[in-house]
Amino acid sequence: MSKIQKEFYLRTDTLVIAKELLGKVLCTSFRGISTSGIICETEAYCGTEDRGSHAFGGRFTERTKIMYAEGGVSYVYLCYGIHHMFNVVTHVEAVPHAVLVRAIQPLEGIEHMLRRRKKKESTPVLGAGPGIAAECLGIKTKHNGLSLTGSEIWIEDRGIPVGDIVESARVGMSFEGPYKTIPWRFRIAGSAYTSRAK
DNA sequence: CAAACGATTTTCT
DNA sequence: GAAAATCGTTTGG
Repeated sequence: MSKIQKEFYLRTDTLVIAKELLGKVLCTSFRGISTSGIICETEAYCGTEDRGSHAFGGRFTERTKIMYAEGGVSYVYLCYGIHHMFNVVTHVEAVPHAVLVRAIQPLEGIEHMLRRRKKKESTPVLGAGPGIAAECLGIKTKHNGLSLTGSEIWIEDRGIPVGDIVESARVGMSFEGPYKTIPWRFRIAGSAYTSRAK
C-alpha cells in the first residue's frame, strides 16, 4: 500500500485528479478507530468560473478560504445543517479547486460505520452519497483543513482496478447555464456503491 | 444582530 | 414522488 503524496494533489488538472481518485482508498483514523473505503464516485469543483463552486466569482470567506490553500488538505462543510461533505482540495495555492467525494465502498471498520450511521444492516449501500460517506468515516467539520498526508485522514493507492468511468452532470445545481450540465461527476461504471444516478 | 438558504438523506404516502 | 429535518455560513439592516 502506498499513501498518495502531496504532489498528486498539487497538479492543476482537477478533472484528471477527480477521475484518478476513483478506486483509491480513503482512510481515517480518529481516536484509535480506523475506517476505510474505496472511492467510487467523485465530483469536481473548479475555481471561480464554476457556478456550482462555493468559490464562484472569487468568493473568499471564512468557510471557503480553505479551498484557496495548497492542494492536499481536506475541506469539510456542513450542508442542510445535517450532512458533512468531504472534499479534497487540489491545485496550487490561491486557485480554489476541489474534489467532492460522493460515495465509498466500505472496506475496514464497517462495524464502526454502522454505529455512526445508527444502522443495523438495513442499508445495502452504506456509503453511497456525499453526506453519508463522510459520516461513515467519522469525518466532521472539526476535520476541516487537515492535511491529507498526515496521520488522521489520508488516501492510499492499493492498485484496485477501476474499469470504465461514467461521466455525468453534477447534482444539486440550482442555476442555469453551461456549468449546470457540464459532466464533472465521475463514478465507477457498474459499481453498486455509487449514489443513484439521476 | 436577524434571516434566509444549501454540493442532502430519510421517511412517509 | 414529496416533504421534513436542522444549523453553520452568508448576507443585509
